[in-house]
Amino acid sequence: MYPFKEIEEKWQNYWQQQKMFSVTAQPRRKKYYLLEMFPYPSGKIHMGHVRNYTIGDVIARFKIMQGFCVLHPMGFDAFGQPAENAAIKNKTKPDIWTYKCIDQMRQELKRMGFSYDWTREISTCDVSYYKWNQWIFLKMFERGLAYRKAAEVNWCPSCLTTLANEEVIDEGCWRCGTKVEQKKLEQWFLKITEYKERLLEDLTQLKNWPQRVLTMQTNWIGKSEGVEIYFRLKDTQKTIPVFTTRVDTIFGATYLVLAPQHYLVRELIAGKLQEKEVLKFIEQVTKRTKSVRSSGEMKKEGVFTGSFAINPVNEEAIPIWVADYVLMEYGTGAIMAVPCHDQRDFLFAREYNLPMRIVITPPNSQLTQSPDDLKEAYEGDGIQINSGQFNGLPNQQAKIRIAEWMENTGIGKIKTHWRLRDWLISRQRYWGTPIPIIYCPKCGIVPVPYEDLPVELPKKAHFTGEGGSPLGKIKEFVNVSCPKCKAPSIRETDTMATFFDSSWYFLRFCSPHSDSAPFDTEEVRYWMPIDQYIGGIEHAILHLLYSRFFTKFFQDLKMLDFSEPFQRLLTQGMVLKDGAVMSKSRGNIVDPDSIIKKYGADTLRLFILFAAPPETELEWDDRGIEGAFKFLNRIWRISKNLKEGAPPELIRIMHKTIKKVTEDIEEFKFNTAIASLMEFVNAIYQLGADRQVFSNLLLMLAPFAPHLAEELWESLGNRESIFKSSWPKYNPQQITEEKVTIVIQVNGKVRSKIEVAPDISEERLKELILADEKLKRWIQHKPIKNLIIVPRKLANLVV
RNA sequence: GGGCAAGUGGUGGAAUGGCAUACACGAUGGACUUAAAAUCCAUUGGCCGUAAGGUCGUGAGGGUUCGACUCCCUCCUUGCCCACCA
Repeated sequence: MYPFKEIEEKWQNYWQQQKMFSVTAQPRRKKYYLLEMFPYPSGKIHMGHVRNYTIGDVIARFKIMQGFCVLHPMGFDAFGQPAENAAIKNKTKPDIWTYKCIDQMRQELKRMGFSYDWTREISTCDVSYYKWNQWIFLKMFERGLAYRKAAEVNWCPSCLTTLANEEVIDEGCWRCGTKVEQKKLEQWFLKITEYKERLLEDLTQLKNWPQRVLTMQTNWIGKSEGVEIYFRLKDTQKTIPVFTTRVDTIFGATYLVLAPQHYLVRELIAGKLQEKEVLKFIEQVTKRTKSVRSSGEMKKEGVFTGSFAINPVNEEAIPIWVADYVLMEYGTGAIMAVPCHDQRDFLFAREYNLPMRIVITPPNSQLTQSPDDLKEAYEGDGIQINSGQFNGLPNQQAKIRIAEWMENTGIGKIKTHWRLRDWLISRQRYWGTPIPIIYCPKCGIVPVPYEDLPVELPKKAHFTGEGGSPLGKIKEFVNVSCPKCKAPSIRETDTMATFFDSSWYFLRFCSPHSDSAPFDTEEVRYWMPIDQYIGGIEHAILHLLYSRFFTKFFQDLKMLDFSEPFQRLLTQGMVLKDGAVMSKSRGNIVDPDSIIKKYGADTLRLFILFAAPPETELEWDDRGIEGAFKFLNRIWRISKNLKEGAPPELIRIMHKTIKKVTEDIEEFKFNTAIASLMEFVNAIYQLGADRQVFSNLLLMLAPFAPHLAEELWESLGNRESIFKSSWPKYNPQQITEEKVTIVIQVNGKVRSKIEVAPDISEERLKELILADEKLKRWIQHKPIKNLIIVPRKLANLVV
């Protein structure tokens, strides 16, 4: 067993003392900015971190050996709820708890031997960092991109505090179990919707992002083109606007549905028979928390308002309902229901016995004319029926014609709707960046002047979990004089969502100590954009979208001259155990630290790369790790047993391996790169290696198992770190084959193989095939219909 | 409900139109050892066969092709993300 513990400590200290991975911009050299999503400092790293950061480390070390000037930084996304909750539980302070966790986590990362430039470490909870959050907020405020608006929060009436969605358990408060209510609060929003077109269009630039992330972002932004139709309220001049993407189904609209919060509802029911019932229904619905309302098997519920609307295309009076499946936040908060051609409307109509009408039939099979026979809504394309002057048209054509007709007659208007909402950043919490705003009774909302930044988090807060944000209870913090008129004023006590912090940290890494700006323009010009970003798929939407938004904002401020921060994106798969994601509640966690103690970091790194390709899920197997450990031990033993001169056969294998490993790493196929290293080691074992062959093995091993590679490199007499050497190159002449094996098939089945010169003529090959003894029994007496030859590979005889 | 992945030996996986199961784990047998561990060697998809060999086989069914794990269609299963988006 090789002494991994001593070796790993030795080289980790060496790298640190030599500042091996500290870099400065060197404009004449090619740069490579590699970034992995920084962790929340929970104190312990988990296998997901190990996988993410090992993948990054292999690429970083590989690029270093290829001669790139590599920026590979690490930091901590350190604000957030867990610190505050820990403070409540353990009677400590969020900052003390967080910094302790950071120290622990940094140690664990160092024990993995990652090649970070630790001189660039940042923590988002440092004043020197969050000061710039405030600066950015003020810039956004100046441009009208930060604004205040009322929004609902989860509210615990017992603790008198707001709760995050994940703190609401079964509709109750996680601390006291009291039923959670919805409460409206004035909060801060960022106008990300102003960037919606650019956020959508620029996705086409991201050629090296996984397709599924691009799709998810596209869906999230959710551009949909349709028509806003104006339904007149019966017996009045009032209109109800309704948005639809299926204007072709307008003749099948048999009722309208309003969201419970719709502004017209109360007016509609005033003095009607249904008033009481509707009000009761609305009360019921609004009490429900958002998480319940959107939780899946929700039954669609609704009530009739007693009012009717006029369908503008056929003057039909149709009933108006209120139902919980229509959302105030999307479209106009009202829909036209077409039960025959929308499954949700179909279910609702069946439930409440509402009328239905088929207006589109599938082109070939005649859809039954009676809606009673329908088992589900028909949402596909077809021919218009029951649609007045549009009968007989294919529905896609009708869509355009009806829309134009509506525009001309003023019945409706062609409109584009977006799913993307503005971004709510206010949190009624302590452990976050204070929003730099002051409320003056005379001047109103007043931004904190730039020269007064930072607004520091006061140290003396108390953490009880009750009575709202701890900041609000600190008089010295809250009571200030207005920066404009000096009148006694109140400070904003909300802090920013932590996604704000992580939306620009990658820029900060370029000049982490800059105290005159969030980042230094010259440094950013050299390092950005990020060449490779690596992280979990769970951040496919929000974090990446917000970072893209910030980048575009900085571009508008002329602080950046590009619009997309991440050129390439790699989303690594989850680490599973027994077929399920590792989690505390499942009790299937494998602690990386215990593996390091038993086998060392090199083994852990090697196994996690070998067990699966980076993008797929990885099933953890305690036995598999033994294999990686054995492999490293094998190399250790070989190093003690080198020979003079290596057989030419081994030299050829070496060149082939260099080619394969280089190509595989470039395509992030680490598992097969390691497999070919194993094959190479097996060949060395059999044939016996000399120093030159073994040196090349070490060079290729170095990104994967850097400690062992360094140690053995030194034992060969090298004075400098292996990472000062360049990546080995293969000699193309050494990998050309003298002979190639041609597989011969008869009717697609392998029947024989022959060895021939690579440049053999087709005619000569044909002669050889027809002369082949083994083939005789398969082609006897049968006429040869065809012979397909794939050069250097295969021949297929069709008989 | 929508979107996106994935489905291959006992297990993790390899092969992206051309020899299915590379590499590794596990298992079995053997060598070394007083013994064990470690190490080394051999075997290891199913079925038929003493063997040579044959035959079936990549979730299921169909299609394209000289040839399909790979491409197309339908379905099933699992995972992930999002979710009443009109």
